[in-house]
Amino acid sequence: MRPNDLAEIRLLPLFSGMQQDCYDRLMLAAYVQNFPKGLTMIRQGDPADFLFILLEGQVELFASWDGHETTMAVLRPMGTFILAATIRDAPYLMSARTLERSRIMMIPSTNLRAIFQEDSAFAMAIIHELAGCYRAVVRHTKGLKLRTSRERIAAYLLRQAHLAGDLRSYFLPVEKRLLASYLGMTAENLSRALKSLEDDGLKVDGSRVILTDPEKLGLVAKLDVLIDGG
Amino acid sequence: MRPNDLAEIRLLPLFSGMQQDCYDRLMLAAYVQNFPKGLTMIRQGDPADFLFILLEGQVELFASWDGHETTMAVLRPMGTFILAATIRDAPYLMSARTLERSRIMMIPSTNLRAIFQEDSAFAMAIIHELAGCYRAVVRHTKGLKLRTSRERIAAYLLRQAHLAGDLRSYFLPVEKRLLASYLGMTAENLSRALKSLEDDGLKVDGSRVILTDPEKLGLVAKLDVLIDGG
DNA sequence: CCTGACACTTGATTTTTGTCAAGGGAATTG
DNA sequence: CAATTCCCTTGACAAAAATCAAGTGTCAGG
Repeated sequence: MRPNDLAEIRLLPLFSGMQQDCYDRLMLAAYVQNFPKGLTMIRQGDPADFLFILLEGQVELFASWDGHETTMAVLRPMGTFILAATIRDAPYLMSARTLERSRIMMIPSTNLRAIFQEDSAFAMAIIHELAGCYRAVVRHTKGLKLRTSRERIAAYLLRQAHLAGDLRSYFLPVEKRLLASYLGMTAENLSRALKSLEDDGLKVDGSRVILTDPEKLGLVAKLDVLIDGG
Repeated sequence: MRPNDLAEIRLLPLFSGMQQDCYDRLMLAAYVQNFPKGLTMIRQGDPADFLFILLEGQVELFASWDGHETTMAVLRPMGTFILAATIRDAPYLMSARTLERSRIMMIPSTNLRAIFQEDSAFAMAIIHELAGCYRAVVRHTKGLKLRTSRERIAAYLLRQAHLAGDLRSYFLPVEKRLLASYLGMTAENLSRALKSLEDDGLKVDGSRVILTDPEKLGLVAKLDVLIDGG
């Protein structure tokens, strides 16, 4: 573990309010590991032995059933994942793999569960974090059920533009096939829909996104804070 | 509030571990209300001023966007809803309406937030509950993204049969149009799919469901604990 | 530099799903 | 008891999306 890892992790909302000795004991049991690109480090159905914290790199959460796969989320540093399974001591509902070489901290679930019973500030932070995760999935599900493919794409691209600093041009943070899966469609469908959105103020060249007419695209997306976030 | 309400609520997982005085203070601020059938008591976007507990009746959680509506969940006693919004002091992501005459307890969010900071057993229970809610939405979303309409229907009906005590025949707990919305399809689509499932061991007559060949239906549904629950 | 793997696109086609319209039937209401 | 409302079903049609297949281009590795 690198010396300034501890300092950075300490600042995460999940840990920043903890008592020092609880934090120290939690970190004593933790360790950091490097994973190469494309490695599946969590398989759905496995017992949730660890809480994971992404320090560097990029991770995909995905789910499988009957030979099919779908992307549930893409994570970037710094953030935790699969907190809920850890807490309920239940099997993971999702698998996780690295999209690029990643540095990841692993905290044994037993230690986690023991320590949040002692440290009420930590417990509060977990409550807050879990409530946020819950709301994120609900928003995503609302989008899937209420919007068409084109609308989901338009909303996603406008949202990314906003996150990138309200730019009119930026690069896609993930591969298109992954984006398609995340948005609940096939890669072919995404490809065609992107083309059809050229009539609505969008231009995509490779992974470069250009909002030629953000307002017009907005009429397609109909952004909503209760789906797309604040 | 009825005298034995308090006793019953006390037994809910969320409250059973609480210190008595915290519980008392929480309940002092709470009140019970009767709602007629079909009344929307929560609108998405409104501030989350209350935690709701369904004592009697039936409640639908639904979401709207651009003139469309979709059913997110159907609740039965005894259970809480919209805990996450309450905790984050954020707007409701979903609306709620009664499907039948219902008796509902309302606990002011401010009291809730104050008291779970004092009572660590209550905090633990909230963590557990939230983690469970999170996993429930994830499972539902997995079903929506990975299964076809027919598969979702088959899985739902087998699951209900199991919940009803592994019966080969039972009555649908909700109207078909609601079920269709919950499963992410139109009522027409559900109607046709049910008919097509007659070749796969299912018979539906009005709201009566008959599993003529559960094993065959199981081949369509391909039940999975990581989607359908245990 | 060649090669293979892989991401992406495109076309053709099928399947699935949604939409619109109409009608039956059960339950509720006046 | 009649009238109405609402749920459900069905048919015809349109739209959306998935599938299959082929071809292009990029990139990493030999």
